[in-house]
Parts: sequence; structure tokens; C-alpha cells
Amino acid sequence: MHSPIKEVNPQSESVEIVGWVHEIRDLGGLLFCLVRDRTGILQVTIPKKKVSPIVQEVMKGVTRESVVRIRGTVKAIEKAPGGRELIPDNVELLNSCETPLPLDVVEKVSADLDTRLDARFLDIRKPRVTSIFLIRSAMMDAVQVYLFSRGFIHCTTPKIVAAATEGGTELFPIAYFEKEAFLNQSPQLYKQMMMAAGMEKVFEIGPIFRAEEHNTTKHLNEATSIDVEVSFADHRDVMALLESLIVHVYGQIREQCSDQLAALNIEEFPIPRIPFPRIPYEEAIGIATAKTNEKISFGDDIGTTAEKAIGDEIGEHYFIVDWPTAIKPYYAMPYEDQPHLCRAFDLMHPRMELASGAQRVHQYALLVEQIRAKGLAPEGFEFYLNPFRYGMPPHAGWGLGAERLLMTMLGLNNIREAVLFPRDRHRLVP
RNA sequence: GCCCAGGUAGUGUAGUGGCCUAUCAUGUCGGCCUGUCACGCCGACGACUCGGAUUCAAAUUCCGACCUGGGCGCCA
Repeated sequence: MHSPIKEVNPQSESVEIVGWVHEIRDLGGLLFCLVRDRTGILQVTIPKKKVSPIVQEVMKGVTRESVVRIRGTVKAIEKAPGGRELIPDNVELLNSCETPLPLDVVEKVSADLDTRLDARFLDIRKPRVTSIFLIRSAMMDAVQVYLFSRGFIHCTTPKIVAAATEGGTELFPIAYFEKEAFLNQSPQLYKQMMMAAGMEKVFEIGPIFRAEEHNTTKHLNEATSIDVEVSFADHRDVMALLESLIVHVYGQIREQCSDQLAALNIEEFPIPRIPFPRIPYEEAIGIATAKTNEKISFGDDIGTTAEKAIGDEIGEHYFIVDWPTAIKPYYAMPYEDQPHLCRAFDLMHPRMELASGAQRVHQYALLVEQIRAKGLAPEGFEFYLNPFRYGMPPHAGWGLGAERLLMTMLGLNNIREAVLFPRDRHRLVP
């Protein structure tokens, strides 16, 4: 049985490791071969005159990034990296690697993102990139553990759907036998139906698809959404849930991923403090107007420039609350006393929007009215609207962008860094 | 979709009309080397995105196409 490289220590008498050849330094009579697995790198030292001729013979065929299995003795040596090295009794070449490599895994020479994504499997072997995805895995785990601990039920809803969730955003049409269908842009309608189904607290983590031709460092055409919906809750309840989830995730990553954070050169990993400031929309556009000299009127969307200005001003996570009803989807609940404002919120990181949510409209008549007000036809939403006629509880929820959360947490400068195989306007392969 | 900047060995770059038979690093191959850790030294290999135009002369200027990055719009 082989050991993870991280766990190899001088106390282990005989050890077997498997991995990729990271670097070879041949000094003549002495050869150093660094072997890497996803947990770390170990120096294998080969004093040529002292090891068996078979080991020497096999090593001649070993190129960088070849896959090897090595058995030998571990020694504590101060001058070796990590204070330990492996003297092999046996080296097995499991698979050789062609040369030249499409990119440099050791990162002596950098590669453009495009080159990296073309050879993503190799790019991910870089310890720095491996770390991003180990943290992503820990992040997803932390989200699920937290939500389960709060009594949530995990559900899975269709990604092939018949209609748009809310208009506005563009959908990818697909052929569904003799019918036209689309890839879902959001599980919104289905998670609301789970409220009508009496599930009370549900979450779903799944792909969402947007056919917008944007070309930015924070948009993807296929993204991962962390979606939550809660019955008998209002917008304030789910905002509190959201901010405490964010804090939990940061805390878990700080606790569990110190090696990965170090690999990413992240020395400080402060956990956000709650409660996050709640900034009413009207105040937010006031801040943006003051800082940018751009005039933003009530009812305008907050553009990129304004968003950055507000983020600079606040300097930490914050919520924008009390949005104009007119610029939020029809399912956002208006305030009874001020129907031009609604119980919707966006969770913002100083760099960008992370999540949006709201208390939802649960009254059938109001919902139909709001759908009409958006210029949409209620007839197209019958499957969604029917549940509202038969005992829909009041409810609230949100959707959180997983890639954006990871990106802002780790300070990645492009959202594509947070996805294994990103889908953007031009990239469909690999 | 709009605007801006780009496209030179496997990778990352220098080169803004002739000095380019194209720079440097890394890599690969060969040689030397027993403590490297960006190992060192010697030698070799390997590239101007495509099409058209201007010019005695184009990697370099112009036009078009394709591709890439960034900003904005739209959006989460």
C-alpha cells in the first residue's frame, strides 16, 4: 500500500509512494528526483553507485511528469527539503510522459490562462492550482455540513426545463425530442415548489446556465449555484442564515486548509465579522453618486463602476437591501406600506455581488399581478403558479454563486481560476 | 455587443522598415559533475497566426480574417 507523500516521515522504515516526477536534478553520481502527489512533494535521492542497477536503468527512462511507484527507506536529513528523503530499493515506471510538456508544471515559466485552460489537466497538477480545488471541495463540504446541521433537506431539481425562470437573462435552448426546452438558469421556481411540498427548509447545489455574451473576469456561462429556500421565514431570517454560513465556511477553511492557503501565499485569512452592514438601496446609490459623480436615479441598476465605488467605501461584506420592486424579479415580496420597495437583498463582497435573495410572494393573486407587471404571461407559468393556490407557506431564500464565493475568498483575479473546466463565451473545450 | 491592448520556438518574452542568418529565460537532446533545492558548466535543437497591400527591402507599416487578454454593457 502506498502512503500519501505528506504522511511520509523518517520514522517510517520502508515506504511506498506513487506520484508524478516533478523535477529531476542529476548531479552526476547523485540524482535527486522530486515526486509529487496531491498532498505534497518528496525528494527521492539516488546515489548511483549505491542503488541497484535496476533502479539506475529505470531512472534513465523517467522524464518529468512520468508516473512512478517508488519503494525505499526514508531518512531524516537536514539538507533535504522538508528534512526527509527517500532512498529507493525499487522504482517502477507506471507510465512515461511525453516531451515537451504543453506547459511548465514547476512554474519556472508562467503560462497564459488560455494556454493553461487548454492543458487544464496539467495545469491542475501545479500545487498552487491543486490547492484551489482542494479548498473548493472543503468549501462545498462546509456548506453542506452547515445546512444539514440547521435542519435543511438536500434536493435535486431538473436542469432541463420548459420555461424561463424570470425573463431577462438569456437561456440555452436544447432539443427535447419534439419539444423545445432550455437549460435552467436557476432552480428558483422548483425550490419554491418544494415549499409548497411541505419540505420547509431545502438546499440545492447545482449548475446554472446563462446564455449571455458577457466577457468579464466574473461571469461564466455555466456556474454553480448554492440555493436555499426556507418556509415561515422572511428576508431578514435568510440574510442572517447567509451571513452565518459565510462565516462558517471561512472558519472551516482556515481550520482545515492551512497548507493549501500557504501554497496560495495567503498569509492572512480573516474571517468576516457579522452582522454585515445592511445598506438600503437608496443609500447605496447615494454613496456611488458621491464617489463617482455619475448620476444614478432611483430605479437604475447598480453598474460595475458604482458597485466598485460602494465596495471601496464599505470595505467588507455587506447587504444591499430594500430594492426597488421594479428592478427585482416578480417573486420578490413588496413591502405592504411601500410597494415600490421590496424585501429583496444582494450580498456583496467589496469586489462583486455574491448572492441575491428575498422574501418571496406567496399569495397567488399578487404573484399573478407581479408577473403581468413584468410583461410576462402567467399562462406560461401554470406549473409554478398552481402550488400557490393550494396552501403555499410564506417563504424566503437566496442563491449564492459558488465560484464567486471561492474567488473572493482566495483573491483569485479571474473566476475561471475557480472552475475546473470553465465555460465562457468562447470556450467549450476541454 | 461596444471600446482598448495584443498574437514571435513546447512555455514565457525582446525586437516599431535594412544592423534579424530574430534576443533572453525556461524546456528538450547530448556531454561533464556525489548534496541539489530556480543545481552549475559546455554544446545542440526549436518561432515571427493567416490572407492581401505598400516598399528595392516587412516580425516591424496598411487593410481584412481568425484567435487571445482587459475594461464596459448586460447579468449572478
